[in-house]
Amino acid sequence: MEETLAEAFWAVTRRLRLHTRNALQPWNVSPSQSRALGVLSRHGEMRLSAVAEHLHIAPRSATEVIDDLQRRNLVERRPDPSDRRATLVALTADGVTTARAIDEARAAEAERLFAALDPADRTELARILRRLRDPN
Amino acid sequence: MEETLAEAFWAVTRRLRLHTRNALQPWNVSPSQSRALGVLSRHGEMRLSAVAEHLHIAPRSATEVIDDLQRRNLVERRPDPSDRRATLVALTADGVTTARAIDEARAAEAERLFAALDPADRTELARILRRLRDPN
DNA sequence: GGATAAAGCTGAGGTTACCTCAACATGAGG
DNA sequence: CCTCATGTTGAGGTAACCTCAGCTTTATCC
Repeated sequence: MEETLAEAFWAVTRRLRLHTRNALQPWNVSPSQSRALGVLSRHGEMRLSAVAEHLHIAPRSATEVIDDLQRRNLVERRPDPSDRRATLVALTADGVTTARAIDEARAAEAERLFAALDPADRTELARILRRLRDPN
Repeated sequence: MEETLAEAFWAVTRRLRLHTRNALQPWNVSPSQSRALGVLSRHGEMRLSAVAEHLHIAPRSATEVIDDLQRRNLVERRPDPSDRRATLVALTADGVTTARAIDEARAAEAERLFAALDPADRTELARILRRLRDPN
């Protein structure tokens, strides 16, 4: 019974991943890059180590993702004025519009998946997921 | 609203992945190896290419996973008597018991996650996931 | 007011789980 | 039988992570 629940979960996750990949294709931005863009878009300028925390990855790995985005002029680094060891990362103008566009595309793709549910089911699903996501 | 649904989904998926990783630890079997064991356990002996299909990976990649499992004496290869190009893959005795034990551990870990739901919610979730997993 | 420890980032180099492409053996159809 | 397709694998590549050591800068503690 639970095995079935977990399996069903993985199956849907897989579909969601494919939809997301689809949504990202036009910008050829990798999933991990898009996650970083999302974090910076939602929370604004922050330290590199903070990006790492948000993405649940090691600081060294965040350096790489940010390198890639910087190479594409989607983010920029500047020294943290309050601590000369740290560097702050923020979206560029290009980064802001790209992040927004990607967000919309992703939402549209997700909508295509969740369109199978009527409003009541969506509410139910949201409630159940909320219960599962926190260890209460 | 859908964005929130997708995000909640990813959050729960992440928890489920951590639980699964936890469950696999005692056997130090990688997730992809455990998936292969699961396929062979559920469907029995099959061609390498069939394993690849079940796992949604390229045949070449299945070769690698099976190599690893063979090195650990969990599976064995034998030539397909009906087609000498093909090789059949099956669990060894060790593989059978390991696959069973892993399956149980994973179910137990999943149970720990889904324990947050009462029976009615589980049924609801199962129904909704079923609706989402097929493109009907 | 140094000496010492800790924090923040990155270069170097590794790992995992995938991939493609080409080679090779075998099977199938005209 | 000759050509074409199929099944597996060697060689080599990539993405997204990782650890560890080194450098600079900040904080702490006699």
